[in-house]
Amino acid sequence: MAKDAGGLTSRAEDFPRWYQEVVAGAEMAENGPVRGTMVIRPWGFGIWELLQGELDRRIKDAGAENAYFPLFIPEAFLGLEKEHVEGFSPETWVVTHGGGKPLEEPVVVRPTSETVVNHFFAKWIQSHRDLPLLVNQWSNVVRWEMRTRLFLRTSEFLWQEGHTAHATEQEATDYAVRILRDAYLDTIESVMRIPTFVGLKTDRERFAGAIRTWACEGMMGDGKALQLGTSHELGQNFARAFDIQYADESGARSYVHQTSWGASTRLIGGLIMVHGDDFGLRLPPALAPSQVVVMVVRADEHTDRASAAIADELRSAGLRVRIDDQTAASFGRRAIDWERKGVPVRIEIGPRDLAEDRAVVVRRFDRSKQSVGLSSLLAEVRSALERTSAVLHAEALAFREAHTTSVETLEEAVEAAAEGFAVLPASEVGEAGEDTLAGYGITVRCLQRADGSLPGVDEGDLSAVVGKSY
RNA sequence: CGGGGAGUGGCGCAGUAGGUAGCGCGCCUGCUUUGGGGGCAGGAGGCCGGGGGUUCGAGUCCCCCCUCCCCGACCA
Repeated sequence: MAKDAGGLTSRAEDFPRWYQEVVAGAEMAENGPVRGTMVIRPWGFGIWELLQGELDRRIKDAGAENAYFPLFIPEAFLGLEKEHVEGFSPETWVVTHGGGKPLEEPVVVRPTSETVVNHFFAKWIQSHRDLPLLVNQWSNVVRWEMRTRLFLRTSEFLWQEGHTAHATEQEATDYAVRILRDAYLDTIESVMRIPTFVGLKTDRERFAGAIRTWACEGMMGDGKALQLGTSHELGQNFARAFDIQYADESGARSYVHQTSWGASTRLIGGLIMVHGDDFGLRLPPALAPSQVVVMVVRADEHTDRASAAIADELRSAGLRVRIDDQTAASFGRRAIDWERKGVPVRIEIGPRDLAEDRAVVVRRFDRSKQSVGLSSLLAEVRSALERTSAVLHAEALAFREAHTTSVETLEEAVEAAAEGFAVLPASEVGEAGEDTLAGYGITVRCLQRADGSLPGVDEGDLSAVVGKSY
């Protein structure tokens, strides 16, 4: 029966349905009352807060400072950069009324903030001494979407968007790549434990208004790709549109070179689809709102006291611990609920264990159980958390490798992309090839060197990673 | 926007010769149980998406409208 695995549809049976059931069953999010909107519940938001903390620290390490720009943007701003407006006009929400009356000038709800940020950059940047200007904001953005899916695509979503201005194109390129690597790639690999392809986007996939887009791409559990973070070089496009000029040492005026980059709550969708299994979510310890749940099997004074003591010990060691003493609910029900939420380690404490000064440690990643002496509990939990982190990455990497095929021709790529990614010489694709692939629902996810590393600007002889995507 | 489907307790659904609205899960109370979705007993909760029509009588038949979901085109 399909419902054997903790009440969820199996991934193999119906992956999209499994995804929705995990999002709902783990109490992460649900649809808002307005089409395409999302309510992020405490468990989902707790994951986001941890992820946000990791990204924020790395962004600050890269020198950017946080700021905040308004939600409402004058409609006229959007039109100032030609490609940008063409790219975003179809997805904007426009406010036409306020205070019960039509607005004299309609206001756009930000789909992204390049325009309003650069309006201010023009004021703030006068001299080469004002550069580089490195600003990040955490915010919501709103876009019209045809079809929405919780976390993966919603009309309103949370993200961070960075905006920078530099004196030279080289500096801008370096910074865009630095963010991609040090903030995004590092967070996705070492915190989220998702194996990641990095590379350059083709012109077709480039951000509206950018000259180059760099991206992190992950493979989901169904073989499809998900873009996990992008970093754009805007060249001088917005600088010209918003007249952002600086005076160099000699007093000559030049337009700045810019970048913008973003990562969103979509990352949570990726987390689910990469690590989840038929029993629900599996969280990497770094992103688990509770890393350990101490389950009281049966309530009495012994188990209550013991579970509190264990929780204290683990907390003192810096772990996020939660006690589940809701013994009015059955044991099985509670075990399944925590499993679905993806808590990495469960400790079960009942009279049987306490009689021997032991506890049962359950690892979520393989659902293995082990009876452990109380004195070595902390060490066992730590080791289980480390194993979790290592295994999640290893399993995801093995899956991606098993579903990535090196091919030589477009025809072979189409065939291989039915199962996952195909990697082929970029020269075999080209713009015409991209059109062909698009006919099969396949896109070029990124261009990279043959060894998988990031290419340089205008570098030839690249490989194209292609596949179906979310 | 094109093609398909659905609106009935919180969730998932059943409900056609039109005749007083049901089931599972969840929820509340009590007892019992608790080592992988417990058991028994009692209980609460519905303008059947909206409006009009046919009829003695409409969840069910007719007309109009609204919303949502799935597949495709757009996208972090």
